[in-house]
Amino acid sequence: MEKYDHKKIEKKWQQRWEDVQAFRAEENSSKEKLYVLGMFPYPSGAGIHLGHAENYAATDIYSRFKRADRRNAVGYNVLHPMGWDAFGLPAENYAIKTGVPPQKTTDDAIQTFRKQLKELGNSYDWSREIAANSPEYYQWTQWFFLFLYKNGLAEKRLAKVNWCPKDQTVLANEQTVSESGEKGVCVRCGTKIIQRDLEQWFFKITDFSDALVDDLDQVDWPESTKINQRNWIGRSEGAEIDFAIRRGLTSADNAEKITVFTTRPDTLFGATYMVLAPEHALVADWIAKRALENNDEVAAYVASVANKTELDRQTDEKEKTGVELKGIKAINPANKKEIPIFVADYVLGGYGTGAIMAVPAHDERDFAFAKKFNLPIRCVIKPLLAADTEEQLEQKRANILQGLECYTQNGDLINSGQFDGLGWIDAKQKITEFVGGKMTKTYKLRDWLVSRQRYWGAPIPVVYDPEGKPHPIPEEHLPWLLPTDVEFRPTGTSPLGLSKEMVERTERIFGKGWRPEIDTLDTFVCSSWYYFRFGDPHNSREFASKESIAKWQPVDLYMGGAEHTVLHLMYARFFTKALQKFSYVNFTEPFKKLRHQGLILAEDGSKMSKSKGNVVNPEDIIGPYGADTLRLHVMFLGPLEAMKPWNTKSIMGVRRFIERTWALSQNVSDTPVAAETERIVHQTIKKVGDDIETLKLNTAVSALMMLLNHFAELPKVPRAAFSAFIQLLAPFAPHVAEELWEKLGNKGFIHETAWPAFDLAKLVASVAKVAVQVNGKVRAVLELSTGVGEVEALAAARAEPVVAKWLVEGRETKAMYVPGKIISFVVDH
RNA sequence: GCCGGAGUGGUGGAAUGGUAUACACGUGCGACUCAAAAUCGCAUGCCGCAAGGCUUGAGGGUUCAAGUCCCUCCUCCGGCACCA
Repeated sequence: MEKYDHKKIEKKWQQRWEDVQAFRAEENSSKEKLYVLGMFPYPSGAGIHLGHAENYAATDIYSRFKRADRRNAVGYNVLHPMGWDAFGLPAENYAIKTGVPPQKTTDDAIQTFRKQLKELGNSYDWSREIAANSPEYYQWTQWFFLFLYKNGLAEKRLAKVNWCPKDQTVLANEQTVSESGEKGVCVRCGTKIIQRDLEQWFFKITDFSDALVDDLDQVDWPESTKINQRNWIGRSEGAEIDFAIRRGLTSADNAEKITVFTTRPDTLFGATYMVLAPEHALVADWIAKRALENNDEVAAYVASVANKTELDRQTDEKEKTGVELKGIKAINPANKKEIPIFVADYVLGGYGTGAIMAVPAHDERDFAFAKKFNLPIRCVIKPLLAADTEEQLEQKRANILQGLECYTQNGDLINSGQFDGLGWIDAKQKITEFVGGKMTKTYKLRDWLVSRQRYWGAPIPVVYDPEGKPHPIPEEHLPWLLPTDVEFRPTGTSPLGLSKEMVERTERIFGKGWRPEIDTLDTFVCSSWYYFRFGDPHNSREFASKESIAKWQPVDLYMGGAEHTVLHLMYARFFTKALQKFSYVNFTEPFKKLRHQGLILAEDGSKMSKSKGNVVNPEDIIGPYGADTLRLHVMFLGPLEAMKPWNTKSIMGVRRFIERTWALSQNVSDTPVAAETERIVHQTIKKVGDDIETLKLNTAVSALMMLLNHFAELPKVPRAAFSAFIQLLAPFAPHVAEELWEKLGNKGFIHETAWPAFDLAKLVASVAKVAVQVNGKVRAVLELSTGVGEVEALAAARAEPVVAKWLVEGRETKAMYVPGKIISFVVDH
């Protein structure tokens, strides 16, 4: 028999699979549907990296296993597609640098990706390939925009953007950090960036805040990912409370009030001042009416904050800044005391009501502000403390009561009038009622800004009439094509603004003086609905037919990296919920089961990066070792979800495993299967199946290795046992498995065979090794027949000299036998 | 600061509360070879000649039995971070 030649074998089977389109999902099938999806990649010029190989090998192993799995009696009709998240910045930046159009760069990259993924032997249904940059696809991305617009879920409003005054361009947040790590500057020219207000399109994801939190309970996702989603939405429950305003000595305007949001209404009696966000509408209003004693000072402060980017505001000095609004006071509704009002940038305009009641005794930020501005600090919660000594405890308590320390825990109320002594849970509600406030919820989640002043994206399907009023483009004009007569270099306007063709097209269709929207859609919009398209990729009338949705959705297993997925998953869930609300789909979560593959690090444990020159590419491995070896090795490195270092040396381990399999196939004969071999085969069938189901792919590989090690000890390898082994190996190393399957004389593809069944009765050996413990220490290992009862087992153990040595007559206090596992004696000395 | 996750041989890692260190890498010795590579065989947690003792980040607890469950602490990694 010839040597194992991975190049020849892999090429041969990849060609055969291609010839018969082996992995097409069945259109009419009595099998149970199963939709397995890896997050579609951005096709970068560098080709696939190990993270892709890991992600897609895992979904491929799972898909191949499920196609063979018959435990549900009817089998599985598996949909396992691949496509390209092909719009985005890198291709555009490359165009700016070199002048090569993004279309060209992207098409080339897609060619490379497709070729490389085929070389991995992944079993995709290539007839369903999609690319987000193709008009056939983005026409439906644009349709989604119109769908949301029609239903009041998309709207245009002013928003702040990062602006580079030198390059005259808008910058994404991640483009505001220089290569040396300096923040708040343009990544290209290093110029300090400023904030500019532009009219931008938003999707109203916040309409679904509650569902986005609550429905997480329905899905099988990693708990940490669910927590990240919940944190991002940031739902918190609290109270809205009105504070009356008093201006100067006149009472004419006392009707004015400010509503604050607080999660701690129980501390209302401790609210000694109030703070408004610089963006708060009343601040601008008062300045405009010159209602304050220090209008100019306040206006200057507000202006200084407005120039700051969000980044500045977060990372600047954590030193508190602010200005008192002189001539105006608020009334604490609990104790009717007059308190000062400040404007300060530590209060955010977009959260809660943009106004807070400051309780310096029980909030660290308010405490810091109060210290700086010398404001009263009034303790209203009795501190519950722990400290090493009684002295320290007393000192701490005294500090808190005197306002020298901040106490942020809960406790019973003090200094709160008739509420003194009340527990904090009761107090929240009672005080809120007392002042006529209402319990409410607020969220950190903001509406999704989808406008990008960029070229390489789906054009926003909107035109403006001569008065400048936006109109959605009627569906019959979709796809609203991305023009090609543009300039890639930044010119101070969105690139589409330079297209003559687009203006002509707009005027031709809509009339003289009409203008196109020149921004494009955030690429996250493309990826928010692509999983629907795979069910019906060539539909020219709908984004996906009702039948295809009923047939394939939702995704049964979704796999992708844990980084950068907070947003993608959130947006995809939002799209699905919007579709459900308007009866396009009848489910609420797009991905039933989600798993992440862990990052593969360089050998020294650092991150792989081009600049460090420590990147290992899948290509480098497939060449010398083959795709089968790469697939096995990536899975064998460690738990799928764990971050793990790459190891080029140990790759020889799995390569040897394949070579030994190859060699042992020559030793196969029609000898009967010995009981021990049969048992090990059945155990391995169960173990590998269970492990693939739960995606513990590393231990599945080691189970296969153990079975092979057993075969190597036999004089002849029984054909039936070896065949089963090859079938178990097939999802992991599909090429060599097909080749050996054929060499064993079988007709047809191994991937079309049914997964071997195991017999529960054959899993257990008739003789079990049982450890004998005396006082918790193993003193001997006995071979006991599995039918043996406790009395016999204990007698056998006592008869063993090494055990007897440790037993003391009359001192035994306990003796037990856990069948097939352990005998335990306790001896009292 | 807050929220997650993880600490097991020289290395990657394995272990439904039941023989810790499976599987693999590496290393050592041996076989084959003129020689080397490849391959095959044996050994390989630590201390000890042995009997035996010790060992899953540290310390305590529950249990006949703890890497696994509970408490306290340390370290590392990831995410969020002025969110009232």
